[in-house]
Amino acid sequence: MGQTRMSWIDRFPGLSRLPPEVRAELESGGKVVSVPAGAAVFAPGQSADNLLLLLDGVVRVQQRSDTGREVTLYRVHAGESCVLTTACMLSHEAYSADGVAETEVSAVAIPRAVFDDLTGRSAVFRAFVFAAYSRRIADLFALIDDIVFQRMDVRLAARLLELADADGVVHATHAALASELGTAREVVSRALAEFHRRGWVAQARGEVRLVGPEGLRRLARPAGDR
Amino acid sequence: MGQTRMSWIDRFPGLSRLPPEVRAELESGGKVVSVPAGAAVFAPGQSADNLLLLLDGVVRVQQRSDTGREVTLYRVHAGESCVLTTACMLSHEAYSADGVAETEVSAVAIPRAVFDDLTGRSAVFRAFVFAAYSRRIADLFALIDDIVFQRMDVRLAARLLELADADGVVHATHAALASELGTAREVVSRALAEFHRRGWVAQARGEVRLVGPEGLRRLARPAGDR
DNA sequence: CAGGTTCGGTGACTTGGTCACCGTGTCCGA
DNA sequence: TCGGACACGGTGACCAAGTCACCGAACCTG
Repeated sequence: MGQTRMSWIDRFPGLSRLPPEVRAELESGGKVVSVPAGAAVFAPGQSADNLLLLLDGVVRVQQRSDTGREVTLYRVHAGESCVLTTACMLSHEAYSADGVAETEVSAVAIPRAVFDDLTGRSAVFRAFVFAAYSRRIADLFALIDDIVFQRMDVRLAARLLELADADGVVHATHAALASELGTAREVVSRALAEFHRRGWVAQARGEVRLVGPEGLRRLARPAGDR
Repeated sequence: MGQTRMSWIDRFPGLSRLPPEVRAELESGGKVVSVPAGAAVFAPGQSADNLLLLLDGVVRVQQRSDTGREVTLYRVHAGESCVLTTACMLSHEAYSADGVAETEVSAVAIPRAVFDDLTGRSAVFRAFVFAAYSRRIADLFALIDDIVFQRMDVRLAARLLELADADGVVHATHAALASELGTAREVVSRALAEFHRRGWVAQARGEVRLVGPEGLRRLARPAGDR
């Protein structure tokens, strides 16, 4: 403290304009925690007591059904927050989705009391929180739209493009891709077989290499998009 | 004003404990508006400038696709608020869903500035807002769960039970029911035909009469439910 | 390198969504 | 009060997606 070194706060653009005293409270009230890859960050039924601000890593938030199928609702990346959990946290409601660390994760945990106090004291913090909400909610709406109205092959193509690394390789099994999209493995296998037939992807155990991403892109944005 | 008559604020349980000065600000800052049945309360692309608190009537919030299909996301009833719009409102983002007044609606419109001020000043108001959020978000999660994992006949049965009036009659066309569930009219027609065959419903133009609601209820809650 | 496990492929079948089309009831204006 | 437009619902054919059962090959792991 008191030093000139960079605080974690500066990793969040929305928080950079916080007045000094609010900044100080946030810094002293928040605790940096770390979660190993694969661990559960939160689970259904368990009420969260902290707002998490991600410093590093990725958390996948998913919905699980009793039949074993899953859908990925959204991902929280570094510089973002798990806001949706906070609503439930503040109203003491249980959360129905669960969060999994996809990578090693480090985050700042802000206790309920500190969060509530800050939302009261700082307009900048409020703006930060509501902006985060609005982004997530827009995501959820887009997700519902996707699930209800889009064809699976279109959704798969889009997801492949998102998940590909710099070399154009997606490291995921067909089963994992299916759970991303909330569908069955067989459906993914069949769609990938079709993509392969068209020369868009090459397949290996546990990975999909995007060979012709243009084709995927064309499929992923059907009409005239932005 | 100044009278002892009941204020609209008392219709919202979460707001009854507001301190007097906050109450006054809310009362003077909010404006009672009224919307005829069938009118659009908000539409995609248009950014809302007010938080709406419903005094009377029902607003249906739905997602529309370019292919003409629709899904009902949730309904806002008297005593509830359109909170999800406020997030977008505060972060100046456009809304992608649209709201339709299903009945004649009267509501209190709270301008952005007043809303922001109140969330800063009153912990009770904050709790009210976040509780409303949390309920809506839980609804959205449940909706996604439903859409992805439930069979259409189960979803239709549940919806019929929800929409039935005191006499066990649902006043809606097959097309309207389809747009409720985000499916096609033909699918609803087929499911209703099957329900009819089983003696659960009787049909007339524009309405469905629930004759054997026990059957529908059994279908609607597959496993052991509360 | 033996044996279990994970991964992906396949065929048959059910459910859901799309398309095209048609009959009938309802309402509104001539 | 008649006629026509339109809203509503029914149907069959077809395609897309989800389910089920099963299999072989790749991959650990000891």
